[in-house]
Amino acid sequence: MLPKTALQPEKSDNHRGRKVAPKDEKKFIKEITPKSEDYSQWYLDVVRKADLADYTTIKGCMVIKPYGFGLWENIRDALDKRIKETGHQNAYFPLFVPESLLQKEADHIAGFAPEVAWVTHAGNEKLEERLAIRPTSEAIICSIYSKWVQSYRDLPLLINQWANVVRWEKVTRLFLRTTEFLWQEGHTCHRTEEEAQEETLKMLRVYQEFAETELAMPIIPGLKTENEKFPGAVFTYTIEGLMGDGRALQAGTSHNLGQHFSKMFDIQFLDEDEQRKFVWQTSWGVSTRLVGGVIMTHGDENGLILPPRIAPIQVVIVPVFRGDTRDAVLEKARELEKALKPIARVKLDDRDNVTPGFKFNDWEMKGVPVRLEIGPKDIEKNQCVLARRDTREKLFVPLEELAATLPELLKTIQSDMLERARKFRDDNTRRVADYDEFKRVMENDRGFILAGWCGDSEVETKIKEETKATIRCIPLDDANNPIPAPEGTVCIYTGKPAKFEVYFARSY
RNA sequence: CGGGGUGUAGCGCAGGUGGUAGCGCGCGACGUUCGGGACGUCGAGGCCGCAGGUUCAAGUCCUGCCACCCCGACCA
Repeated sequence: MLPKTALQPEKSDNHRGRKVAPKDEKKFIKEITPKSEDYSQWYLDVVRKADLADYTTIKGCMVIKPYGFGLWENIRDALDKRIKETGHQNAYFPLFVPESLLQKEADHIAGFAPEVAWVTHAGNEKLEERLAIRPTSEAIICSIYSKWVQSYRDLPLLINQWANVVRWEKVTRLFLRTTEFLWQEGHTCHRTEEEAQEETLKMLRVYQEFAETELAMPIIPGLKTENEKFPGAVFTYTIEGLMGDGRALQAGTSHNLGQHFSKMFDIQFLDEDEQRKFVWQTSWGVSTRLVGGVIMTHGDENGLILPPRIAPIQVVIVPVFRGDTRDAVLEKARELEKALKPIARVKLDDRDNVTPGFKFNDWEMKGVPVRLEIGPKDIEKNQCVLARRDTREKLFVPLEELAATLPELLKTIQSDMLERARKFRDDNTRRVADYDEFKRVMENDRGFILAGWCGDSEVETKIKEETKATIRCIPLDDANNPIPAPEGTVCIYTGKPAKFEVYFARSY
């Protein structure tokens, strides 16, 4: 709670020139559209006000600005560490995919054809064969793997790449769906079907742990239905998050590719039993879409709220001074910055041309987890003010305790954010009595609906047509098996015995 | 691919019946300020999306393009 002391900002506005019209005051607040009024606009406002990205002259292509890229770098590094810890190595494959390669796997090309960008010319010369700009790299990577894999001793082949890909989407949204986006894609080859399945699930769980630990984004891991799976996969697993407007976000996918690609691209090895066999493969990826997920999982009316573990700036120091106290306060602030540097990503905002109040708002919009205020009165008392972004609480901390308090506070914020998001997710996960209620919920509250499903793809399509809700996933048990529907559960649509209880939601 | 919207200063916008461009914010200088979006003075900043046309004269009227944004059907 906010302690009542003399240090609290005065409520009077006598220092604010009386020429400020009420209209202008409102405008400041209006810079971020309230979530309740227009969630989509809120999201765009936050991206802009938090300085994460900007539009360009190319449709659907954004600039990721330094602050947004810093966020992505932290996300990337946290995941990259996990990818390496699980035995994978990074490599880099070409941006271009010859048409003949892309076409080898029929489902694959069918799935991506409408959104592939093609290179047809080099200078003024028409190319013999047009080149796709990778929408994903299965084709190009598999064509190379066929050279690399000779023996069972070459397996498993565990490779990841960080790259950009292009998908010419009709509708784009900053971070969530852009024409070009950044991602990582893991591509592995295995000796046995079991091993590939194990890898698929291992990476699914890596994604889940990563999203929950680093992004404070609670996840429902599960299996995709036939309708929703990756073009060319045998199974697709997903991590699904729930956004602030009750829509689900597919935050990452892990595919068991079986032998679909190895057969088409001729990735064979000589096994110990001297038989030539096709490898079993997986692929898995997450993208800059995660940035959008973080915004929509945690943001509030004042803007972005970043989980400390991935925040580019964890602590911003805002010095508060007048002309006569300026030097003393700034000196103390610099001292604090130096002292805190080893324990947190800290930034001193020593801008001279804006007021502390402006800085407070500015950094709140940008979602910095902790603001440290230091002014003459604090220095007198040898203390500072710590303000939490997530709860907007203020704490008074003696300076000698700061080095101990701060890391704890960051941890607390991180775990509170996860818990808050989990509660929101749980509060917005419903069971419904019948299909009418299903429709009502999807129309109004949205969120996840956990409901019985008979397993028929046609039924899934019908539900989608009627409610815009899709099956986000079939949940898994601890052994990663799809959980069969409890005895007596019926399909929400047909009333037939349900095969599974599945998560429905409208999605991004 | 449909539906809608918008292109005028960095951003947000205004510019009835045509007459050579303005407001707010922001930006720069100086001064006063500074514990929740400070104020004053001065100042910089425009091929009015592009191309045609009508006209003595087009930001404004006409035609045709182009681009981007938003909302829907398809996808990470």
